[in-house]
Amino acid sequence: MAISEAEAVVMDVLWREAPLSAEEILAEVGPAQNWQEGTVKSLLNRLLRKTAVHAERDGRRYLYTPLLTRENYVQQESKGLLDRLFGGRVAPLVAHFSEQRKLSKKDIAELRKLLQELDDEH
Amino acid sequence: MAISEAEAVVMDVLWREAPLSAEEILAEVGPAQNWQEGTVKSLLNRLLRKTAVHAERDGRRYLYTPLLTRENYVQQESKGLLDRLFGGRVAPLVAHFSEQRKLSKKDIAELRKLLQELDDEH
DNA sequence: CGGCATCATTTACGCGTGTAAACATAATTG
DNA sequence: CAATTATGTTTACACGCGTAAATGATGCCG
Repeated sequence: MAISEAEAVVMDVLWREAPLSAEEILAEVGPAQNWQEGTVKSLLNRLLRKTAVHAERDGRRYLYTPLLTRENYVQQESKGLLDRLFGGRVAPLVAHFSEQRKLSKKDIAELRKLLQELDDEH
Repeated sequence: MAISEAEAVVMDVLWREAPLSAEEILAEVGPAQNWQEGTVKSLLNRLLRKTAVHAERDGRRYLYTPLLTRENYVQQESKGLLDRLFGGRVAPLVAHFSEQRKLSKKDIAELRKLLQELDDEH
């Protein structure tokens, strides 16, 4: 089953640093999210059930480690969107943003560089 | 409120052709989706409540027209994903797909052309 | 050892979703 | 006009999600 948005917030913390205890995760995420301890625990348990994280006892508490990688998650999410909206391909998405004038200078520069590099690797 | 995935399937039909009656929408979407009439009716009613479509009486039935445009919807969805996963910018998404070797020849060719055109418009 | 503190696990609850049955209403036809 | 048909509207229900309270278990301290 797919992991939800709130769950992804927890994963984000773990992707930055792991293993972490529930308390440490709360400390990272509580201020921005205004979550209580129980909320984080619930999310962690759902992530456990989905085998997106692994828990390992550390004395009285658990330390959580991601099993699902960020690359994997990003890939799933992005592919889902591309499939639903752009026939599964990247270029049409970029074209869409281009038409909406939503490409920044920086985007354009980076895209140029990227294509250049693709060239270079012969 | 955002429109859901099942609702988007109905919208998709209406974006291709409108106005359409519930029955016509069902005919378009039923085979692929295995939906009953009631399902489509419910989705249409939720879309009405969300003011994503407009209904206009046509004798005994209604004809439905999209109010939300496809461009708008695509924009919202795409921006959502970019914001959540790529710091709101397009280039990092393309970079991600590039790293995962998920850019097709066609994608690359189209991206080239796109950048070329951006150049040309001075 | 028994009670408090510390974690984790379970249960809860309102809300949206996917899916559809039940019900209402209005037109059609015998 | 009454029964049937065609539509639309309301209600339902299980499930995941966001959020958290209630409960359970475990180790520490006096």
